[in-house]
Amino acid sequence: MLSYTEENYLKALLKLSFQNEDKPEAGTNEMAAHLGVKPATATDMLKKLKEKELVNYKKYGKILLTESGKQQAIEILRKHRLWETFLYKKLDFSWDEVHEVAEQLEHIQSAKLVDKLEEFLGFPEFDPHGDPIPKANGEMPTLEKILLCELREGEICEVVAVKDTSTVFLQYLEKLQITIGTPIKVLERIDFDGSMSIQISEEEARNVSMKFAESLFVKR
Amino acid sequence: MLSYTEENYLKALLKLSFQNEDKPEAGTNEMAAHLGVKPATATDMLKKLKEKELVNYKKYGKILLTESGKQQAIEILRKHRLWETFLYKKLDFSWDEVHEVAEQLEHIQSAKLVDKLEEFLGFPEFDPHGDPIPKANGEMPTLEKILLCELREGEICEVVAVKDTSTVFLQYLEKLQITIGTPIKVLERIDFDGSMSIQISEEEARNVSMKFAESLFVKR
DNA sequence: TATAAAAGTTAGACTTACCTAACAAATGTT
DNA sequence: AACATTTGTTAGGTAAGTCTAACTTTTATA
Repeated sequence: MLSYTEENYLKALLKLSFQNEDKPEAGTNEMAAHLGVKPATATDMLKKLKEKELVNYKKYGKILLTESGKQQAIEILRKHRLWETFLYKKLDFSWDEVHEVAEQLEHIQSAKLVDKLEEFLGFPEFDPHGDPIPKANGEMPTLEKILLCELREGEICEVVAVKDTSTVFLQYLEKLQITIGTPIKVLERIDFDGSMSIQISEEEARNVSMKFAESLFVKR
Repeated sequence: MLSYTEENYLKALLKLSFQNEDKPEAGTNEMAAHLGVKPATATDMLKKLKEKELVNYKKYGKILLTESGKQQAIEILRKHRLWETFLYKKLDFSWDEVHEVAEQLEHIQSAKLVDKLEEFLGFPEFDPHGDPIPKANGEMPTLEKILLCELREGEICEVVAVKDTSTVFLQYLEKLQITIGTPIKVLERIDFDGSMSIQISEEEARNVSMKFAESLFVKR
């Protein structure tokens, strides 16, 4: 059985492997920063996780989850995203409030609980941020998605996920009344600064920055 | 903010105060036994809780929750019982499975979560074992209840709570198809050993021990 | 009431997860 | 290729919560 802390390290490693698309390894400093601890602390824990054969790790080398470590990390991610869905769908939590509480709930140990929760929620495939919820067997539903900034003028799309899950961004989206499923039309692209003018649902035109357009996943 | 462990000590103290009806204080050994730690460990923690003014405690003296300690303990109990209700009502957990998971869930920190959960469950007053769920303000719904063994021959009653929440007892009740709300008629009392013959719902007569009759709360 | 038993405390040690400070290895830059 | 910077490790220390073993106080009983 893993401790709360060990679980957090595994999850961080999995997240970093998603983030650094092509190279699934992470560095000690990167890990530490992600978890809010000092690099020395991360080194200690990595040695421990190596002992338990959850990570492949050598002094000064790259850090990589083992198959077993990856499975456990996916299970934690599964719990996290199912709980986020529960909070959002059943308890009326807002987009930006779910994460913090799910961070705690994901550590509850009970296989039955996870499976029953999934059933209760109707086997959702994506969480409130549009991220895929791993199935009990570890498979992840996939979804064709592109960044809003990749669209050409005149194209129409639908919001499917957020790339940035920070509170400020999520609250901004809420203010703009953008949620998963919202239709968006690209009216104009400004080459100068990468910003664009878009139409959200049936609302009037609105300008959004390049940073914004790079943070929202959509499908055509 | 209290640690997971501190919360468990407060909860144990509250539970013991309910158990020892007339005298709401507890002893160090009693505490330790209840929490599955050694008395020395309990002593250490009690000193710490005293520092935080959550318990009144003097060397070799009786242990008592302060007003503040009691409030916090009640809040934990509230969470525990709401989660038990959630597991039982929404996720189809059985009577005897809810406790273990609720032990973990009760430590999740989020005022919003508790209140939303309560609302989601329809403001239940009693948990799956028939125990009262404290309200947000700390008030506990009360319920007139007596032990099955207090009834006279011929009397009719309805199950409202269990006194013993051990797995063996709860599973026995399940086997007998007894749950909260089940009607019971006392057919005969055997003075010799305190056992009694009862009719459960519309089923045929059945003998139950004195121990059994002392573990079930009913109302006339 | 003297003494044995029970209840409770103290001291010292262990583990986990964290830290700081000093050091070592790897990488990047001229 | 030499050196500076970045990255990562080691050593030694802290706090929380636990333990055992030895001790003290309270209580029960002969």
